[in-house]
Amino acid sequence: MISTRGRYALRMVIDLAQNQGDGYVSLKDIAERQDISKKYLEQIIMILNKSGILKTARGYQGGYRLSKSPDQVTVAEILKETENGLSPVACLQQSPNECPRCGECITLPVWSGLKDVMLNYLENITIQSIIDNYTVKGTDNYII
Amino acid sequence: MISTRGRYALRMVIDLAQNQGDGYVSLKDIAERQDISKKYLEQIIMILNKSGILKTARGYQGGYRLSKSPDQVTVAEILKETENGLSPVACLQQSPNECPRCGECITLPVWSGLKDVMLNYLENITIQSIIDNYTVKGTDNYII
DNA sequence: AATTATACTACTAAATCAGTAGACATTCAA
DNA sequence: TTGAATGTCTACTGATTTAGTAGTATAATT
Repeated sequence: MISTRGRYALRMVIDLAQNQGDGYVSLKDIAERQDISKKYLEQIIMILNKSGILKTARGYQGGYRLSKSPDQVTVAEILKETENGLSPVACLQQSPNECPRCGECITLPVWSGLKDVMLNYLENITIQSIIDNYTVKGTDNYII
Repeated sequence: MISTRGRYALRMVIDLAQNQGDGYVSLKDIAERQDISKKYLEQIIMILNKSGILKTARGYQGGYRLSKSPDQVTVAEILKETENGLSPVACLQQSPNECPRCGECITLPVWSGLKDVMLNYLENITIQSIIDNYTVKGTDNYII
């Protein structure tokens, strides 16, 4: 299950892409638009900030903007930072696998493959594609 | 992240497939072989039991066995029961989506698609395929 | 100096996780 | 018919995680 950390992080990055123009976007504005606690977003955006996908400016008219173009930012890189690498099991968070039983673990390939399909899917969704391809077809929403 | 509930459930079903022969396997034996608390496994196997993938026999020489052949049981059906439907976000647990904002939610297609790729992957892994040295294409993870 | 903003750390209530514990029900064998 | 072996079910609990809140410090602009 994706936590609010990851979900809010994605919404923030989309909000930045949609609103940054050629300036910086303040957390206050993001928090108001997205209706999420600004204090909570502070912590989440720090994670993104440390991973280098943002540029920041302090002080008056300061805020954040993406350091890359929205079509160069993938959902995978956002969620990997905020959701512990998106590993379905703990032993796949470290590489190499530190689990003493990993050599005999009959279920490991299941989890390893699951991680692969998840990452492969999310690496192919850019922020720009979310903004572009979003369609409303009744309740069946999907990316084309 | 897959919890111990789902992981232990999968290990129990594999253990059943490997040890049931033409009789029943007791939880005591599974717990000993898998080195997991029997009391905890009781609760987990109840979830599987209610979903109908097991047959049970009480009393002397009783225990559990699979109600289908191991090549007819998929990882998806085990994890759907034990991991809340494998929905990456809460609103995808109910169908139709009850979230008041789901019509305007720009991120919903991301999560919906993620659920699809996860389920599609897991629906194609049977218990038998795990036992038969299942390997994941395109990765270096495999059973030794 | 006042204002607008980010940066960082500490704290907390509520929920979830990973079990333990114990009472009860059923079946079979001796 | 009694006892051992098994499953069934509910309640409880310590530890951890989640989803925030709060406060202080720092930086840039007017």
